[in-house]
Amino acid sequence: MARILVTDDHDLVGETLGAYLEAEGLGSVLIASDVVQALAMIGATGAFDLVLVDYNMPGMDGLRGFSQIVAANDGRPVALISGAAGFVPKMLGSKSVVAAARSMIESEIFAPIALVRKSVQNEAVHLSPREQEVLRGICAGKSNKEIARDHALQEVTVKLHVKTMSRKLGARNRTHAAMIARDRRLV
Amino acid sequence: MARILVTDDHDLVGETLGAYLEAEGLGSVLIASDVVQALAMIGATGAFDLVLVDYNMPGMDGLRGFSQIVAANDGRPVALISGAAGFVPKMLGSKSVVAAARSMIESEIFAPIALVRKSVQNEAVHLSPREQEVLRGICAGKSNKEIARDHALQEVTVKLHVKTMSRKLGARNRTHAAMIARDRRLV
DNA sequence: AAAGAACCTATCCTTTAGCATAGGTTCGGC
DNA sequence: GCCGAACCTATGCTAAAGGATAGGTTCTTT
Repeated sequence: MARILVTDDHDLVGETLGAYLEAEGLGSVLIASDVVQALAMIGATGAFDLVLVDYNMPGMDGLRGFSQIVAANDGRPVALISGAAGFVPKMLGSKSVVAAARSMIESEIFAPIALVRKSVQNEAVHLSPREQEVLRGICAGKSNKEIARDHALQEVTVKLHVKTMSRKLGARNRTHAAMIARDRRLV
Repeated sequence: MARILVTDDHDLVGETLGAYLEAEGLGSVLIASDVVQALAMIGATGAFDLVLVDYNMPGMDGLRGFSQIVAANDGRPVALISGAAGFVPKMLGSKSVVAAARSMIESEIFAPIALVRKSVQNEAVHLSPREQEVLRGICAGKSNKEIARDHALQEVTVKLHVKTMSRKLGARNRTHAAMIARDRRLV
């Protein structure tokens, strides 16, 4: 039974990912919420078979915190979990996280570098083609009028798509929608 | 003299990064613009001492293209270059890229996982504390009125900061500014 | 045939954003 | 003391965004 340490300051993400990995039978998962805590846990219980580290976490200080964890884990694999809000890119499904984790645990000579994206939460949210077009325009900083012109639509139509799309994303306005789209890599 | 392969579909980024690494005396740099070309170059000239791969590149297909390159490079280090638009986070300056590349080339047992961010272009753009506060509010999808309330300001004042800050970033409106900020990791 | 999804447009309205101009303060460096 | 940077506010305006309501088409699935 492999011992896995997940470090993430966002409780929901860490717990969901941890539960997911356990459900897949990879091993027992512990969760740390910052670099200091992670180092303490490694020191207390010895090296883990795999440590997943959130890049955007308190104490990381660029790659410094990561390096400390690598050093502390005594040669066993340490992987970065990158990706701000943690949503699934279409092609990189949840299974690849498990596959990557498994391969890193099993192989003594694990991949030299691996990027694992957070693959937690929703992933639902179906946007129609038009909504995606409009969303791309918004992300480019365009006005509704410009988006309408670009796609041969009326401005009111664009407004409609903006509204419905923002609703689907749970965004309170176009700027918020753009940020959510960027986080979830919907664009 | 180490042989380095940089793969990036964005010519400017690849060439700038390549020139930078050469200037730092790390070795001779070749540039590929997609996965197929990278594999061809590895096949033609043998494994490189270091391969830097852009995650957002044609042919990557998630981690598949990356894995192919790892396999082709015969055990020598392959690093992912991540980060969409490629700007320097404050603490993670250009030198860390060089340091990371150097350590990966020199050490036989290189770091199991490394994340190198594109560290090309501008990095200038000084935002005052207030402008940064406002920018954070915008990125959270807040209205000027809300931002004003949060910081005990008048709405007009917030508007002023939005305008000047957007000018500095070269953004055409708040949404654009938010996206630029996210890309450059200014928030 | 009916239902649903995705699409487009119109009218009317309120709120928000954005821009310009014009003033003011405070603080630190030269 | 002067200057510049960063800060704050006021007035006044136009443009844009956002929302509600009400209609319509096309196409596919059941």
